[in-house]
Amino acid sequence: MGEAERQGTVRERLLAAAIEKLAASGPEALQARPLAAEIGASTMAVYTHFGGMPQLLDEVTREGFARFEAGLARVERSDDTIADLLALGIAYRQFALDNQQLYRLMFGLTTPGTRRTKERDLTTAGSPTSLSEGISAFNHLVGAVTRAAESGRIAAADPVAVAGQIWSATHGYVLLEMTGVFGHEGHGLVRTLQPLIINLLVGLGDTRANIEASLARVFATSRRYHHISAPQRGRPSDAGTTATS
Amino acid sequence: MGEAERQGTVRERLLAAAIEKLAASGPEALQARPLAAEIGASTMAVYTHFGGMPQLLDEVTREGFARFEAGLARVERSDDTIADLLALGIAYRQFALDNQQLYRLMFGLTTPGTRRTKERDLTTAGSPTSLSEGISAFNHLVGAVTRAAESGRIAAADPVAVAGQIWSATHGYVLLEMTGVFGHEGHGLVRTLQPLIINLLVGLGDTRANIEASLARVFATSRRYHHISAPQRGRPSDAGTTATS
DNA sequence: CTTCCTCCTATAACGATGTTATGTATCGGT
DNA sequence: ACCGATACATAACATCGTTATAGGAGGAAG
Repeated sequence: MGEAERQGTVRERLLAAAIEKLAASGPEALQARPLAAEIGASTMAVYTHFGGMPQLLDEVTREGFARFEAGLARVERSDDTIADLLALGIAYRQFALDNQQLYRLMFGLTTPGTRRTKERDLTTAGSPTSLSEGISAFNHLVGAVTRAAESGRIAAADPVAVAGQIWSATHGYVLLEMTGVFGHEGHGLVRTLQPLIINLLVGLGDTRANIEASLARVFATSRRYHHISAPQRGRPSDAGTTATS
Repeated sequence: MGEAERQGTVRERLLAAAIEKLAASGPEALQARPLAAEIGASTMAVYTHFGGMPQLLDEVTREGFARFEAGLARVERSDDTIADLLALGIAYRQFALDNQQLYRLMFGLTTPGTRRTKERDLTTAGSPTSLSEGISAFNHLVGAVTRAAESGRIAAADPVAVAGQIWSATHGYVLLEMTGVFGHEGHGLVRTLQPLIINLLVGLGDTRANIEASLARVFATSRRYHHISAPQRGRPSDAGTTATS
């Protein structure tokens, strides 16, 4: 393959090659020798610049959270706080699906080759809350929740806790969608994630009509997501066509 | 260490040793040579009985889903359908936290040593929906949702979709809790998972008062979870104090 | 009982991994 | 122009999954 990354320091080229190879061939492909060969260096480059494969992977994780944070920061805020929250969720899912392997690695879910590493602790590894980039990304969500609460749309006495709830829901959905649980089409989005967030927001105090209006506003303003079908007005949960009780 | 599992076929002892070692030392410890040595056999046993490490890991995954299904089947159903749903969620979390490494492996998230395997496809690997045991486990949730809908407590025109929503929320929370996002105490449960499910159920049509009554009923009837603090009445989401594990 | 066949097993080797040791070169500062 | 530090390539080591090969246990048929 073309040994790309002709510019930048050896360290930067190694990191770029690792991220590229991760997305292309999965975590198993993150190996010292092929990576070094790809940039035209020898294996030692991994050790002089990172200290070993585990540290290189930590840097990949850090870079992943930085890109994640950048992706979330790109969603502009409006005067509709719930629409902003929904847009944030869409951006979240978009990043995760566009960078599946990276997303998994970021949350410590994939354990690449390097097993020499001594007991990579599950809790304190390269976890989101232990990385400043991860905290920064989460704070986008906390901020959106805080603004939504201040606007009176939802009740969030503890914005961090509410943000954790939304994060849990989105994170879980995204991972299940990645494993193909909801089918490989876009069904899962309108059938599961969308009603999930809507129902959660209803439970937080907003009305269903207002939420759906905000959701429509998101699709209207940002044509970046026009490939996602618009929501349908109606009752509680979702796609079903039957009448209510 | 003590080469346990003196009874059973070589295949069964290998599988048992693998599950034990996984829980004790993480996925990196699932290696052919140490595993075979643990039961007093040679490395070849892995290949004559499984065909290779990937197939052995697939069997571990299958066994994990079988135990998961058994754990969910153990929750008895009452005439309070929402209480049954909540009990199911508690059992779900309990299994995940009691078998963290196994849980991660089950959902195809961990990629142990074996990288020789040719491109373990993310979507079609040992995923829940591709295993009959996994489908059976998920059906417990679908059934509980269906009964809750039939009882009129929630509106679920599409029980499978609603089950997918609840699954997403619980799955995401559990994984984030496992990585230590919500702190290493039990705070996350009452501060995040409990209000998350409550808010979701409110969005699905039930009233907050009824849900909290059902939750109290769960703690009352099943003393197996008495180490989890009871819910506090009140508004949407909030924090509270909890006990240990 | 003998013979043969089939499975299971142990030993040893092969390729490839992360890592380390060692010697060499290249660069920057004084 | 010298010197120290840093980066580099080569080669070796231990270990991994896997495979080839030969030996042995247990039953079925003669």
